Amino acid sequence: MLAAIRQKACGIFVHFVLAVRTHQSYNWFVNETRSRIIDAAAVLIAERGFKGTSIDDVIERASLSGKSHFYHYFKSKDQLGLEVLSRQFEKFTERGLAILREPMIEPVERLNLFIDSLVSLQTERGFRIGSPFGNLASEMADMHEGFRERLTLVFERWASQIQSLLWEARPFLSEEADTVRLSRFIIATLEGALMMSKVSRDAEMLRGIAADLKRFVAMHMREGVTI
Amino acid sequence: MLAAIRQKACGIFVHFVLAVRTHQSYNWFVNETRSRIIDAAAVLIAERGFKGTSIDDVIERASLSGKSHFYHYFKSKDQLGLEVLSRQFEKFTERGLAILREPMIEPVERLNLFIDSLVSLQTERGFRIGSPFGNLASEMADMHEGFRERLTLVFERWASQIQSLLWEARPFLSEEADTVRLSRFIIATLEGALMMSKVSRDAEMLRGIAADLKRFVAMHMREGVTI
DNA sequence: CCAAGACTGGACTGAACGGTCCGGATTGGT
DNA sequence: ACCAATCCGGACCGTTCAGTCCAGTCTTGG
Repeated sequence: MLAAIRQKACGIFVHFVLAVRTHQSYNWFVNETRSRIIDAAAVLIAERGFKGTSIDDVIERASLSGKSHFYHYFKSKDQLGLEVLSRQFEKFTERGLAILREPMIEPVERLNLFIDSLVSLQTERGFRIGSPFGNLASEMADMHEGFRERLTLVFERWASQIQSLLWEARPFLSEEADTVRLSRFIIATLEGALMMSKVSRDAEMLRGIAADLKRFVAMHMREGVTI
Repeated sequence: MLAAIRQKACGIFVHFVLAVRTHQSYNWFVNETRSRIIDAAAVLIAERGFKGTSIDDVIERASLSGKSHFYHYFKSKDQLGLEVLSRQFEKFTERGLAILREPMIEPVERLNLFIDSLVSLQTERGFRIGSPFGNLASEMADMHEGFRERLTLVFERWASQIQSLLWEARPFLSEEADTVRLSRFIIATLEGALMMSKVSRDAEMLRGIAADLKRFVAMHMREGVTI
């Protein structure tokens, strides 16, 4: 049992918890196991798609003992998929979109940095995977209403993050600039670019589209304003 | 047998052929059966994805008798998928991209019409499916080298069609306009927009992105030139 | 210390899938 | 008329998959 716990948790953290927990709930690490499953599944789904990932694959990668171990935490593969999607977007909001909220940088400059960060990430990954959301959307949107709804939320929230950035930048933007439309355009272009870079594996193409996208945003600047 | 042929072919066409073929090859309609399989598979793959389409589904939709009937024409599911992709792109080149080559219309106007035609098509389809190429790309590019290669070709050819249109339009375009980059940008945005409209099923969003894309193209026009 | 609930192990099920095999029908060439 | 090639029908195979079942172990609250 001790060995099992040691396997589940890792490093110094477990020693600390073992020392502290005396009258804690026995299953304080339930959530830790759940997260491990979700993380494992997230990687596999990103690499192979939802249909291409089997429960057994997830079990192996998360070092679970068997089916019942998995089905103790999730009632179905669909539920897992949905939770992976939610978790993926939480992370993306916390980490990926963080730069959009950085208060010390000019809003439009932040947007450019964000675009660049996606380009770098995709380049580092060797142009594989692309966008987890875009992949899941292509694969599942028409098939599974639950995924479609959650993906709608994902794209809406992402768009609203960009909208508030653009709203913040409105002193620099021209009157006619439509922030809602612009935010959607940016996301569509980024998703498309990621998808195409996955196919061509061409760094130049991705950089070119990103550069043009930045120019498109710049086109909405008020006359005379430059960044 | 006659009934079987009548089933395979249709309408007046078969009567014509039956009248004409006397010393023709007995299997002149082999290719007709092949096409029927490819067409059936194309529909199913567009609706459900490649992994989501089983050989049995294809057999049913193409009214084949059984597995061996199918495997007589295709040696594997992968081969079928690849041929579906090629055929799909042929059709797209002939029909979908035809407007890009229309000689009687101004080049940039043609591009706008092309963008609009994709928007209408997707709207008519109830925002399902999206782009067959984008879907296949998301699903298969990382998994299957054959699909990736063929998809690279698809996007390259599509881009080169737009490039030649832009080349034709160069008297109206500014000096700095980079036709290669611009063509890729257009495709990426369109693919992203189609994917997102599949998720949100929002006509307004799709139209907005299309309108912005046209404005982006217009932004490359020479000073003083309007369409 | 015991009962209730949380958790684990592993065998099992039934369906779906891609693909094979082989016997038989149809037909063109000779 | 007969052979070979093409085409068709359907049973069959091995594998994979999501999901179930149950017997067992561990932990905590009472």
